[in-house]
Amino acid sequence: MPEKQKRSARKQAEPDLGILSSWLLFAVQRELFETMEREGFEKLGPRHGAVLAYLDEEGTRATDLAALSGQHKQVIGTLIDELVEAGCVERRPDPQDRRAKLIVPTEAGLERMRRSDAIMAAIERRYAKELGEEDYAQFKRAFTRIAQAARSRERA
Amino acid sequence: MPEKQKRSARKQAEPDLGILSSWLLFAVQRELFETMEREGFEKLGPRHGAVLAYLDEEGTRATDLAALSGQHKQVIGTLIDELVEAGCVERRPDPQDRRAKLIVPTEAGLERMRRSDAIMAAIERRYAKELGEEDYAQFKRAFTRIAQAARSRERA
DNA sequence: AGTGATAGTCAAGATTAGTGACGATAATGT
DNA sequence: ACATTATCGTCACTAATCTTGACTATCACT
Repeated sequence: MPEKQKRSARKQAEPDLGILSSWLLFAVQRELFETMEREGFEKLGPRHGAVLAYLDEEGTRATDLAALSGQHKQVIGTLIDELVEAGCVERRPDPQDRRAKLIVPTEAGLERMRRSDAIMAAIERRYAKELGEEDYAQFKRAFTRIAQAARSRERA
Repeated sequence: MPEKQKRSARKQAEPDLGILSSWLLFAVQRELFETMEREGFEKLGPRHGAVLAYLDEEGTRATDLAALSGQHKQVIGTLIDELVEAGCVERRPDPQDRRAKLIVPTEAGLERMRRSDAIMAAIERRYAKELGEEDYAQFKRAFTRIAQAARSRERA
Protein backbone atom coordinates (compact mmCIF):
# COMPACT_ATOMS: atom_id res chain seq x y z
CA MET A 1 0.00 0.00 0.00
CA PRO A 2 1.38 3.34 -1.00
CA GLU A 3 1.88 5.80 1.82
CA LYS A 4 0.58 8.73 -0.25
CA GLN A 5 -2.44 7.21 -1.92
CA LYS A 6 -4.70 9.07 -4.25
CA ARG A 7 -7.47 11.08 -2.74
CA SER A 8 -10.19 9.21 -4.56
CA ALA A 9 -8.81 5.90 -3.31
CA ARG A 10 -8.72 7.23 0.23
CA LYS A 11 -12.32 8.37 -0.10
CA GLN A 12 -13.26 4.84 -1.11
CA ALA A 13 -11.40 3.20 1.73
CA GLU A 14 -12.17 5.71 4.49
CA PRO A 15 -15.31 7.53 3.39
CA ASP A 16 -16.61 10.39 5.46
CA LEU A 17 -20.01 10.47 7.10
CA GLY A 18 -21.63 12.19 4.13
CA ILE A 19 -20.42 9.63 1.65
CA LEU A 20 -21.39 6.75 3.89
CA SER A 21 -24.87 8.15 4.38
CA SER A 22 -25.43 8.64 0.69
CA TRP A 23 -24.22 5.15 -0.19
CA LEU A 24 -26.48 3.58 2.36
CA LEU A 25 -29.46 5.77 1.61
CA PHE A 26 -29.43 5.19 -2.12
CA ALA A 27 -28.80 1.47 -1.80
CA VAL A 28 -31.56 0.99 0.75
CA GLN A 29 -34.02 3.15 -1.17
CA ARG A 30 -33.38 1.34 -4.39
CA GLU A 31 -33.69 -2.08 -2.84
CA LEU A 32 -36.91 -1.14 -1.11
CA PHE A 33 -38.60 0.25 -4.19
CA GLU A 34 -37.38 -2.47 -6.50
CA THR A 35 -38.68 -5.13 -4.15
CA MET A 36 -42.03 -3.42 -3.82
CA GLU A 37 -42.36 -3.17 -7.56
CA ARG A 38 -41.31 -6.76 -8.10
CA GLU A 39 -44.04 -7.82 -5.69
CA GLY A 40 -46.62 -6.08 -7.80
CA PHE A 41 -47.14 -2.87 -5.90
CA GLU A 42 -47.72 0.12 -8.13
CA LYS A 43 -44.48 1.89 -8.95
CA LEU A 44 -43.87 4.93 -6.82
CA GLY A 45 -40.72 7.00 -6.49
CA PRO A 46 -38.65 7.30 -3.34
CA ARG A 47 -40.18 10.73 -2.84
CA HIS A 48 -43.51 9.19 -1.95
CA GLY A 49 -41.76 7.48 0.90
CA ALA A 50 -41.50 10.88 2.53
CA VAL A 51 -45.27 10.87 2.84
CA LEU A 52 -45.90 7.21 3.54
CA ALA A 53 -43.12 6.94 6.09
CA TYR A 54 -44.66 9.56 8.33
CA LEU A 55 -48.30 8.74 7.77
CA ASP A 56 -50.41 7.76 10.76
CA GLU A 57 -53.10 5.15 10.62
CA GLU A 58 -55.69 7.70 11.73
CA GLY A 59 -54.49 10.23 9.18
CA THR A 60 -52.11 13.14 9.17
CA ARG A 61 -52.44 16.71 7.96
CA ALA A 62 -50.53 17.72 4.86
CA THR A 63 -48.75 20.49 6.71
CA ASP A 64 -47.46 18.04 9.29
CA LEU A 65 -46.22 15.76 6.55
CA ALA A 66 -44.41 18.71 5.01
CA ALA A 67 -42.76 19.58 8.32
CA LEU A 68 -41.80 15.99 9.09
CA SER A 69 -40.37 15.28 5.69
CA GLY A 70 -38.78 18.69 5.29
CA GLN A 71 -40.43 19.32 1.97
CA HIS A 72 -42.59 22.17 0.79
CA LYS A 73 -46.33 22.06 1.05
CA GLN A 74 -46.54 22.21 -2.71
CA VAL A 75 -44.46 19.09 -3.13
CA ILE A 76 -46.48 17.23 -0.55
CA GLY A 77 -49.60 18.29 -2.40
CA THR A 78 -48.55 16.70 -5.66
CA LEU A 79 -47.23 13.66 -3.85
CA ILE A 80 -50.61 13.23 -2.24
CA ASP A 81 -52.32 13.66 -5.60
CA GLU A 82 -50.26 10.81 -6.95
CA LEU A 83 -50.86 8.64 -3.90
CA VAL A 84 -54.60 9.25 -4.21
CA GLU A 85 -54.33 8.30 -7.86
CA ALA A 86 -52.52 5.11 -6.85
CA GLY A 87 -55.25 4.35 -4.32
CA CYS A 88 -52.95 4.50 -1.31
CA VAL A 89 -54.49 7.43 0.56
CA GLU A 90 -57.55 9.61 0.52
CA ARG A 91 -58.25 13.15 1.58
CA ARG A 92 -60.80 13.54 4.33
CA PRO A 93 -61.94 16.77 5.93
CA ASP A 94 -60.45 17.29 9.36
CA PRO A 95 -63.32 17.56 11.87
CA GLN A 96 -61.10 19.68 14.12
CA ASP A 97 -60.27 22.30 11.52
CA ARG A 98 -62.30 22.98 8.45
CA ARG A 99 -59.33 24.46 6.63
CA ALA A 100 -57.38 21.27 6.94
CA LYS A 101 -57.67 17.86 5.35
CA LEU A 102 -56.54 14.62 6.86
CA ILE A 103 -54.51 12.37 4.65
CA VAL A 104 -55.73 8.91 5.55
CA PRO A 105 -54.24 5.68 4.23
CA THR A 106 -56.64 3.32 2.49
CA GLU A 107 -56.50 -0.39 3.13
CA ALA A 108 -54.21 -0.74 0.12
CA GLY A 109 -52.06 2.04 1.52
CA LEU A 110 -51.82 0.35 4.91
CA GLU A 111 -50.87 -2.88 3.20
CA ARG A 112 -48.11 -1.08 1.35
CA MET A 113 -46.86 0.60 4.50
CA ARG A 114 -46.75 -2.68 6.37
CA ARG A 115 -44.93 -4.40 3.52
CA SER A 116 -42.49 -1.54 3.22
CA ASP A 117 -41.74 -1.64 6.94
CA ALA A 118 -41.22 -5.40 6.68
CA ILE A 119 -38.77 -5.06 3.79
CA MET A 120 -36.77 -2.46 5.66
CA ALA A 121 -36.70 -4.75 8.67
CA ALA A 122 -35.44 -7.59 6.48
CA ILE A 123 -32.68 -5.40 5.09
CA GLU A 124 -31.63 -4.53 8.62
CA ARG A 125 -31.66 -8.15 9.68
CA ARG A 126 -29.36 -8.97 6.80
CA TYR A 127 -26.83 -6.43 8.00
CA ALA A 128 -27.28 -7.61 11.57
CA LYS A 129 -26.35 -11.11 10.50
CA GLU A 130 -23.36 -9.88 8.58
CA LEU A 131 -22.07 -7.77 11.42
CA GLY A 132 -23.21 -9.84 14.37
CA GLU A 133 -26.36 -9.11 16.33
CA GLU A 134 -24.50 -7.49 19.19
CA ASP A 135 -22.41 -5.17 17.03
CA TYR A 136 -25.35 -4.27 14.85
CA ALA A 137 -27.52 -3.32 17.80
CA GLN A 138 -24.78 -1.09 19.11
CA PHE A 139 -24.28 0.40 15.65
CA LYS A 140 -27.92 1.22 15.31
CA ARG A 141 -28.12 2.82 18.73
CA ALA A 142 -25.20 5.06 17.89
CA PHE A 143 -26.59 5.85 14.43
CA THR A 144 -29.95 6.77 15.93
CA ARG A 145 -28.34 9.10 18.43
CA ILE A 146 -26.18 10.80 15.84
CA ALA A 147 -28.91 11.15 13.26
CA GLN A 148 -31.35 12.55 15.79
CA ALA A 149 -28.74 15.02 16.95
CA ALA A 150 -28.11 16.04 13.36
CA ARG A 151 -31.82 16.41 12.71
CA SER A 152 -32.48 18.53 15.75
CA ARG A 153 -29.54 20.72 14.83
CA GLU A 154 -31.23 21.17 11.45
CA ARG A 155 -34.45 22.38 12.93
CA ALA A 156 -32.78 25.03 15.02
CA MET B 1 -46.12 6.31 27.26
CA PRO B 2 -48.99 4.76 25.34
CA GLU B 3 -48.60 1.13 24.46
CA LYS B 4 -50.00 1.59 20.97
CA GLN B 5 -48.26 4.74 19.85
CA LYS B 6 -48.81 6.39 16.54
CA ARG B 7 -46.79 5.20 13.62
CA SER B 8 -45.26 8.60 12.97
CA ALA B 9 -44.14 8.82 16.57
CA ARG B 10 -42.61 5.37 16.36
CA LYS B 11 -40.76 6.40 13.21
CA GLN B 12 -39.36 9.34 15.10
CA ALA B 13 -38.24 7.30 18.07
CA GLU B 14 -37.04 4.19 16.24
CA PRO B 15 -36.29 5.28 12.70
CA ASP B 16 -35.25 2.71 10.14
CA LEU B 17 -31.94 2.72 8.33
CA GLY B 18 -33.31 4.72 5.41
CA ILE B 19 -34.69 7.48 7.58
CA LEU B 20 -31.52 7.64 9.63
CA SER B 21 -29.39 7.88 6.52
CA SER B 22 -31.45 10.66 5.03
CA TRP B 23 -31.47 12.67 8.25
CA LEU B 24 -27.74 12.43 8.59
CA LEU B 25 -27.02 13.01 4.92
CA PHE B 26 -29.11 16.12 4.62
CA ALA B 27 -27.90 17.59 7.88
CA VAL B 28 -24.26 16.98 7.09
CA GLN B 29 -24.58 18.27 3.54
CA ARG B 30 -26.33 21.38 4.63
CA GLU B 31 -23.85 22.13 7.38
CA LEU B 32 -20.93 21.60 5.04
CA PHE B 33 -22.21 23.88 2.32
CA GLU B 34 -23.44 26.56 4.66
CA THR B 35 -20.09 26.68 6.38
CA MET B 36 -18.26 26.86 3.08
CA GLU B 37 -20.45 29.69 1.92
CA ARG B 38 -20.11 31.55 5.20
CA GLU B 39 -16.35 31.37 4.84
CA GLY B 40 -16.55 33.08 1.49
CA PHE B 41 -16.27 30.18 -0.89
CA GLU B 42 -18.38 30.54 -3.96
CA LYS B 43 -21.77 28.96 -3.52
CA LEU B 44 -22.04 25.51 -5.05
CA GLY B 45 -24.78 22.96 -4.62
CA PRO B 46 -24.37 19.59 -2.94
CA ARG B 47 -24.33 18.01 -6.38
CA HIS B 48 -20.90 19.46 -7.07
CA GLY B 49 -19.68 17.52 -4.12
CA ALA B 50 -20.11 14.40 -6.21
CA VAL B 51 -17.34 15.69 -8.44
CA LEU B 52 -15.09 17.34 -5.88
CA ALA B 53 -15.30 14.44 -3.45
CA TYR B 54 -13.84 11.98 -5.93
CA LEU B 55 -11.38 14.30 -7.64
CA ASP B 56 -7.71 13.39 -7.54
CA GLU B 57 -4.96 15.94 -7.23
CA GLU B 58 -3.48 14.80 -10.53
CA GLY B 59 -6.83 14.93 -12.27
CA THR B 60 -9.57 12.46 -13.04
CA ARG B 61 -11.45 11.68 -16.20
CA ALA B 62 -15.06 12.71 -16.47
CA THR B 63 -16.18 9.16 -17.12
CA ASP B 64 -14.53 7.95 -13.94
CA LEU B 65 -16.22 10.71 -11.99
CA ALA B 66 -19.53 9.61 -13.45
CA ALA B 67 -18.92 6.01 -12.43
CA LEU B 68 -17.71 6.91 -8.94
CA SER B 69 -20.54 9.27 -8.21
CA GLY B 70 -23.15 7.12 -9.90
CA GLN B 71 -24.36 9.99 -12.04
CA HIS B 72 -24.72 10.21 -15.78
CA LYS B 73 -21.96 11.60 -17.94
CA GLN B 74 -24.25 14.39 -18.99
CA VAL B 75 -24.75 15.55 -15.43
CA ILE B 76 -21.04 15.39 -14.74
CA GLY B 77 -20.48 17.48 -17.84
CA THR B 78 -22.61 20.36 -16.66
CA LEU B 79 -21.25 20.06 -13.14
CA ILE B 80 -17.76 20.41 -14.55
CA ASP B 81 -18.83 23.40 -16.63
CA GLU B 82 -19.99 25.10 -13.46
CA LEU B 83 -16.87 24.16 -11.54
CA VAL B 84 -14.73 25.57 -14.35
CA GLU B 85 -16.84 28.71 -14.21
CA ALA B 86 -16.22 28.90 -10.48
CA GLY B 87 -12.50 28.48 -11.03
CA CYS B 88 -12.25 25.20 -9.12
CA VAL B 89 -11.16 22.88 -11.91
CA GLU B 90 -9.91 23.00 -15.46
CA ARG B 91 -10.13 20.64 -18.37
CA ARG B 92 -6.81 19.41 -19.68
CA PRO B 93 -6.26 16.99 -22.51
CA ASP B 94 -5.32 13.54 -21.29
CA PRO B 95 -1.89 12.70 -22.71
CA GLN B 96 -2.76 9.01 -22.49
CA ASP B 97 -5.95 9.24 -24.49
CA ARG B 98 -6.75 12.01 -26.90
CA ARG B 99 -10.48 11.38 -26.62
CA ALA B 100 -10.45 12.05 -22.93
CA LYS B 101 -9.94 15.13 -20.86
CA LEU B 102 -8.55 15.21 -17.38
CA ILE B 103 -10.46 17.22 -14.84
CA VAL B 104 -7.74 18.84 -12.77
CA PRO B 105 -8.37 20.92 -9.66
CA THR B 106 -6.92 24.41 -9.70
CA GLU B 107 -5.17 25.81 -6.65
CA ALA B 108 -8.48 27.34 -5.60
CA GLY B 109 -10.14 24.00 -6.11
CA LEU B 110 -7.57 22.22 -3.97
CA GLU B 111 -8.06 24.80 -1.28
CA ARG B 112 -11.77 24.16 -1.36
CA MET B 113 -11.31 20.40 -1.23
CA ARG B 114 -8.95 20.66 1.73
CA ARG B 115 -11.32 22.96 3.56
CA SER B 116 -14.28 20.75 2.82
CA ASP B 117 -12.44 17.69 4.11
CA ALA B 118 -11.53 19.62 7.24
CA ILE B 119 -15.11 20.68 7.89
CA MET B 120 -16.32 17.11 7.52
CA ALA B 121 -13.64 15.99 9.92
CA ALA B 122 -14.75 18.62 12.41
CA ILE B 123 -18.34 17.46 12.15
CA GLU B 124 -17.23 13.91 12.85
CA ARG B 125 -15.15 15.01 15.81
CA ARG B 126 -18.19 16.72 17.27
CA TYR B 127 -20.15 13.50 17.13
CA ALA B 128 -17.18 11.58 18.47
CA LYS B 129 -17.13 13.85 21.51
CA GLU B 130 -20.83 13.50 22.00
CA LEU B 131 -20.77 9.73 21.78
CA GLY B 132 -17.37 9.02 23.24
CA GLU B 133 -14.28 8.37 21.15
CA GLU B 134 -14.42 4.62 21.64
CA ASP B 135 -18.06 4.25 20.73
CA TYR B 136 -17.76 6.59 17.79
CA ALA B 137 -14.82 4.70 16.33
CA GLN B 138 -16.76 1.47 16.60
CA PHE B 139 -19.82 3.12 15.08
CA LYS B 140 -17.86 4.37 12.13
CA ARG B 141 -16.22 1.01 11.50
CA ALA B 142 -19.62 -0.65 11.43
CA PHE B 143 -21.09 2.11 9.27
CA THR B 144 -18.24 1.79 6.80
CA ARG B 145 -18.71 -1.95 6.54
CA ILE B 146 -22.44 -1.70 6.05
CA ALA B 147 -22.30 1.15 3.57
CA GLN B 148 -19.62 -0.56 1.52
CA ALA B 149 -21.64 -3.75 1.50
CA ALA B 150 -24.69 -1.79 0.36
CA ARG B 151 -22.69 -0.05 -2.33
CA SER B 152 -21.18 -3.22 -3.74
CA ARG B 153 -24.61 -4.80 -3.76
CA GLU B 154 -25.71 -1.80 -5.84
CA ARG B 155 -23.04 -2.32 -8.47
CA ALA B 156 -23.94 -5.95 -8.99
C1' DA C 1 -66.73 42.49 13.78
C1' DG C 2 -61.56 43.14 12.92
C1' DT C 3 -56.88 41.58 12.67
C1' DG C 4 -53.28 38.64 11.70
C1' DA C 5 -51.85 33.80 11.22
C1' DT C 6 -52.53 29.17 9.13
C1' DA C 7 -54.19 25.19 5.77
C1' DG C 8 -54.23 23.79 1.31
C1' DT C 9 -54.24 24.86 -3.58
C1' DC C 10 -53.09 27.20 -8.15
C1' DA C 11 -49.78 28.79 -11.33
C1' DA C 12 -45.35 29.83 -13.14
C1' DG C 13 -40.27 29.42 -13.09
C1' DA C 14 -35.92 27.53 -12.09
C1' DT C 15 -33.11 23.67 -11.29
C1' DT C 16 -31.86 18.93 -11.88
C1' DA C 17 -32.09 14.30 -13.84
C1' DG C 18 -32.45 11.07 -17.73
C1' DT C 19 -32.16 9.59 -22.92
C1' DG C 20 -30.53 9.17 -27.50
C1' DA C 21 -27.38 10.50 -30.95
C1' DC C 22 -23.06 12.28 -32.67
C1' DG C 23 -17.88 13.16 -34.00
C1' DA C 24 -13.49 11.95 -32.48
C1' DT C 25 -10.34 8.65 -30.95
C1' DA C 26 -8.78 4.17 -29.24
C1' DA C 27 -8.50 -0.85 -29.12
C1' DT C 28 -9.02 -5.16 -31.41
C1' DG C 29 -8.94 -8.65 -34.95
C1' DT C 30 -7.65 -9.99 -39.43
C1' DA D 1 -2.62 -1.84 -43.19
C1' DC D 2 -7.48 -1.92 -42.67
C1' DA D 3 -12.09 -2.64 -41.01
C1' DT D 4 -14.82 -3.22 -36.91
C1' DT D 5 -16.25 -2.32 -32.50
C1' DA D 6 -16.03 0.17 -28.14
C1' DT D 7 -15.21 4.34 -25.51
C1' DC D 8 -14.82 9.60 -24.41
C1' DG D 9 -17.05 13.73 -24.02
C1' DT D 10 -20.54 16.71 -25.90
C1' DC D 11 -25.06 18.36 -27.95
C1' DA D 12 -30.04 18.58 -28.02
C1' DC D 13 -34.17 17.26 -26.02
C1' DT D 14 -37.56 15.53 -22.59
C1' DA D 15 -39.17 14.63 -18.09
C1' DA D 16 -39.00 15.00 -13.27
C1' DT D 17 -38.32 17.76 -9.25
C1' DC D 18 -37.79 21.82 -6.45
C1' DT D 19 -38.84 26.63 -5.36
C1' DT D 20 -41.62 30.86 -5.01
C1' DG D 21 -45.50 33.90 -4.77
C1' DA D 22 -50.18 34.57 -4.55
C1' DC D 23 -54.98 33.39 -3.30
C1' DT D 24 -59.27 31.57 -0.71
C1' DA D 25 -61.17 29.74 3.26
C1' DT D 26 -60.78 29.18 7.99
C1' DC D 27 -59.04 29.82 12.59
C1' DA D 28 -57.50 32.28 16.98
C1' DC D 29 -57.49 36.26 19.47
C1' DT D 30 -59.13 40.78 20.77
